[in-house]
Amino acid sequence: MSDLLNLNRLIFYTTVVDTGSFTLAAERLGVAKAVVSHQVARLEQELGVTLLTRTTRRLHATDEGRLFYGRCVIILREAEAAYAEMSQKASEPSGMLTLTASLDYGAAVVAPTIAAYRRRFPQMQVNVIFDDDVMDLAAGQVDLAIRVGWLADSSNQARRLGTFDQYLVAAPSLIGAMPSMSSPADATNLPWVANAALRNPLRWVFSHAERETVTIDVNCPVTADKTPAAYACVLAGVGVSVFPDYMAAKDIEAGRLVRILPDWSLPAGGIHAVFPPARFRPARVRAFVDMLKAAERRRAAQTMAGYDLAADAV
Amino acid sequence: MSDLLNLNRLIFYTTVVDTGSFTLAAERLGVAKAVVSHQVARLEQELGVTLLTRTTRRLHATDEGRLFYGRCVIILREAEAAYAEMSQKASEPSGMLTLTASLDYGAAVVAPTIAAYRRRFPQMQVNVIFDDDVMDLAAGQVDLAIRVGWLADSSNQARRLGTFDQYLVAAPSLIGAMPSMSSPADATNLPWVANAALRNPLRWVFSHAERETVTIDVNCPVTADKTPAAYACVLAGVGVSVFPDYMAAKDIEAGRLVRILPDWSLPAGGIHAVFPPARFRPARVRAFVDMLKAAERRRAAQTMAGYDLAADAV
DNA sequence: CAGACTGTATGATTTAATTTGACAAAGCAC
DNA sequence: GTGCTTTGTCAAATTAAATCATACAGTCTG
Repeated sequence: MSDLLNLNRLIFYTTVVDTGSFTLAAERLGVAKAVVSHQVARLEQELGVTLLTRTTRRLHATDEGRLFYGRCVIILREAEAAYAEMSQKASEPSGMLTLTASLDYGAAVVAPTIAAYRRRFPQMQVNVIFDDDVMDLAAGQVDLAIRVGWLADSSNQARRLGTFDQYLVAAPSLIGAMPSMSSPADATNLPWVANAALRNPLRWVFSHAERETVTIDVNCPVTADKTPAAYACVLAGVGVSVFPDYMAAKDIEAGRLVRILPDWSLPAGGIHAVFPPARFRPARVRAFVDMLKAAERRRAAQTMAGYDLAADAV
Repeated sequence: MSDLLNLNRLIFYTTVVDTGSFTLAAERLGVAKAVVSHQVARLEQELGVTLLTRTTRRLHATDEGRLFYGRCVIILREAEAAYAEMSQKASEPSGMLTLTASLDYGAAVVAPTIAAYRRRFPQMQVNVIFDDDVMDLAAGQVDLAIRVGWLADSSNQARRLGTFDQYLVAAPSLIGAMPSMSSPADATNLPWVANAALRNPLRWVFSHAERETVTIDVNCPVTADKTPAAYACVLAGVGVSVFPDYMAAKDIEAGRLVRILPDWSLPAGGIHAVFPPARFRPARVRAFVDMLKAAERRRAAQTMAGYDLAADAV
């Protein structure tokens, strides 16, 4: 492409024609008038055409100048429209939001947030992929991934939305048939349901008051390949297992599940929004993440309240 | 100005999208790839929008990027067309050529040149004003003025097309009734026809072989207010007077006029093309002036030949 | 004809663009 | 996995450009 194409000069030229004066043009553009004079002169030089005949007192556009002015106006209008459109897209959500989230967290928190997002921005389309697979964010097919647990790939930008605790739970029917528990070691021989979606479903590290730590390796008569499947097994009284609070909270509150060893805690995980590498985040993403973070904060508060003060639960 | 609108960056961005690579874009644009990277980054910053998601290996335009690209292509196409149109106008005549010339020289030389010009450039319109008045070139209403004689206003640009000599002539019928002339002093009492269009029609400075100079003041029984009128009087045998060679040459050759004191010369004048103050001359003007200069050269050669070698005249 | 104003020219100065060379990440061959 | 190449980016240095601050010549107004 030819280097003889400095489009910025068009702005100077059209302003001169618009105002009918180099001095006024300089004022409107906020520069010294010598700049305007110089820029227009350079433009004429680049074009090889005289656009304006100037006396010190009066300006006349030549035939060519008038013709060129007409084209400049069109070009600049287009350019301004393009810029304005981009700026608008930068400031308010538009188009389609594509995100991915794990199945369990997605069902519990993301789905309700999508509903709220759609109420807030009715023009937005949302494409959500509930899948535990890690997608390639860099391919640009996804605006946002919600990842739960422990981040591996640090090349992408991420924002922490919150944390979650893990609970060892069982159905009440099973609890009755179990000996009472006082230490994690007692849990080793319970009928565990292994969640194959986890990296290490057979080893659990319990800690107590942030001082004492006990690691147990469990035996599992039952294995489920996905978290919801394992969850369903536990609900049905098949055995015990560990689940994030966002999954178990409601059922614990409702009495359908009971926490085992409530004084002992399992490792907490992070809830993150992970973004593809990009300099600026689209407004549609920013808005969604903000809403998700708010939902997460609300959920955390509610879980606490519902657990510590179960009697006060509304 | 520092309005957030640097149109040059659009070129970088579209080239990246076109080639699908920063490196290829840099090659095509003939700059270092760091430049392309930087310019696109600045553009994104100015827009507040991510246009491209880049892995080191693969590029993807975002939704916004694709949209913006579409608009850029339109803008740049328009701009290139505008530049191309101007360049074309700079190189080949178009539109209307407006010029002014004095009546006598216009009739003798300019009119034939206009005919040739129109044959050469049939698409051109020509608006010629035969008038001895000096027009305001700076007003931009005239592309070109042909001025004969001695330039006063030096603020305009001018180009010398040629020179003309002045001849003291009379009709043959009058010559017979006149005493023979050997010195300008002898001409003082001839029946002069004053040409009121001249600045000083009563005083003439004759010179001989570029050494001797004789100034005479003449008395004029007849005065004509315009050059063609005076010429008609002389042709009719009313008296003697001084005319430019381009007027008299044909009639001298044809024997309708005779030079008096052919060994003495009168001040020569210049034939000039005068232009309005402009940086670049339109192609239509350049073409016309070139043709006029050629015509003038031809005329000068012919006059010389016709005069020095009258017998050889074709 | 003075006086204010216009567009331009000039040299100093600041800003932006560009180059250069190096680097981390990503894909590919093995 | 380990080398090897390529790609986009970064940072400091260099170069080009834009800009400013003046001064000046021409010209219209009153």
